[in-house]
Amino acid sequence: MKNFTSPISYLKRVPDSTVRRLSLYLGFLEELEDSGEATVSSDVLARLGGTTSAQVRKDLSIFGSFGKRGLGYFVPELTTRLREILGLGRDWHVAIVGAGKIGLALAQYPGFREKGFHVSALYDASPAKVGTRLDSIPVRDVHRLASDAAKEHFDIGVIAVPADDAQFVADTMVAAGIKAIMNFAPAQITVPADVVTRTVNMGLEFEALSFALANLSK
Amino acid sequence: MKNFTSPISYLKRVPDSTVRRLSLYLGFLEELEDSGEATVSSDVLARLGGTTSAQVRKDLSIFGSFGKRGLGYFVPELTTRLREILGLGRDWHVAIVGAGKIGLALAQYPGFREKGFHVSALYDASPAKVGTRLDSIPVRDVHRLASDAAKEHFDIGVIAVPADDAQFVADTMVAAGIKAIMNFAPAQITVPADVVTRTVNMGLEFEALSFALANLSK
DNA sequence: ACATGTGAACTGCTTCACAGCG
DNA sequence: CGCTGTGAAGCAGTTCACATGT
Repeated sequence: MKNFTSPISYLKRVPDSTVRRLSLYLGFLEELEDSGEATVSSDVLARLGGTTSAQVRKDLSIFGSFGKRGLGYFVPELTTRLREILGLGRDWHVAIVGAGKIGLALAQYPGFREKGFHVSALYDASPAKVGTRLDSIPVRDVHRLASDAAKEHFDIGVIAVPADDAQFVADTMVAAGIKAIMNFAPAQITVPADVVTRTVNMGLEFEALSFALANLSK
Repeated sequence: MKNFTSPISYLKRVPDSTVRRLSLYLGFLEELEDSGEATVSSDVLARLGGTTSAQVRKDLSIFGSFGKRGLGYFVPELTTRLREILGLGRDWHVAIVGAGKIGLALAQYPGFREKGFHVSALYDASPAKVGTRLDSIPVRDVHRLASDAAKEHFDIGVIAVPADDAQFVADTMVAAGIKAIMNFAPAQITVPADVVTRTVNMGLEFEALSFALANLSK
């Protein structure tokens, strides 16, 4: 029906769960492309992603009609579409604050850069770390973040500091004009409405497992 | 109404979102306890957790009536209750497979042990790593996991290996009788219905941010 | 005949609003 | 009077089922 090609305005609200599934589908499509599959049905994608074919079709239908009835979806075409939709066509410039274990692990993870997330800079408050380099990435004083952001643009800020410092770092990022924040600190952060945040709190995930175990008996 | 004290059987299904919020509430309650607050209202917990007071009360009401009308909840009592509900009264024995960055970071993270998650053993397939120790934790050959599990019980298995090895590790864990699996590999894993899994896929989280940025214009 | 795209039905979580009790 | 506990209403996401196009 509607075929969007570029910078996009969708009619329907996009559920968070749909965005996550689209990322999954994209992963499967990339594998299918590598193994030379020409087309794929919603049913196959559903099996791979642990969902239903109706769900796959609904997810895609938010953004347009990409399939051929009786056939399925062309793998290369759908791959391209999903990359566009997810904003993975380009490089995103990422500033990581916190040169501890998580921050460094992320900065070094090759898959991260391959997906288009380019770590431009690492920031830390510790004088021992400031001035060093990790691979080619300089570790700078966190107080320079705002002034640096005026010169080089950062799309995404990553908070990888202890819980008590998380809100301060978030405020600094907001002041620096960053509109998307990934928070790895086990703390709630508050930001203005025009800034997107996601918090990954591993403690919470483990406590959910603990809950499940404690109630297995049911 | 219903006041459960111990190994528990709830009447209502517990939404995943509720479990996550209970973990959050518990965190706030621990802070409130430290600062000597005697009682807390659903409204205060809601503000701290970024939700509504009705949501807080509904979350708690699944498990019983812990509050006093006109007053709120007694902080120490509710703290205890939530720990019970989440299964945090005891130590959980954790086996981590994959002595790479994520596996090691988790094994060394002090907050993890403080919450009752005790890393009993690290496993890896690489001969270079097997036989070494991290702090007091031995790194063992992954092929020993099943036989080790027969001797020392593991409650939770953590998958911290590359995507291609994730399903093999999951199968090994299932064979070893592990009923709860935390998966950090960017891969879907399939397990029997009596095994609980949670997947933390950071790539997906970043792609969700990418999606949000690409559609900020709206 | 086959697989998509989608309105309609359904399910389940959240919000509302108020009765009930301290 | 204040704040909890909870049915009832509202809403969002999922599933159903089928008309539609190839």
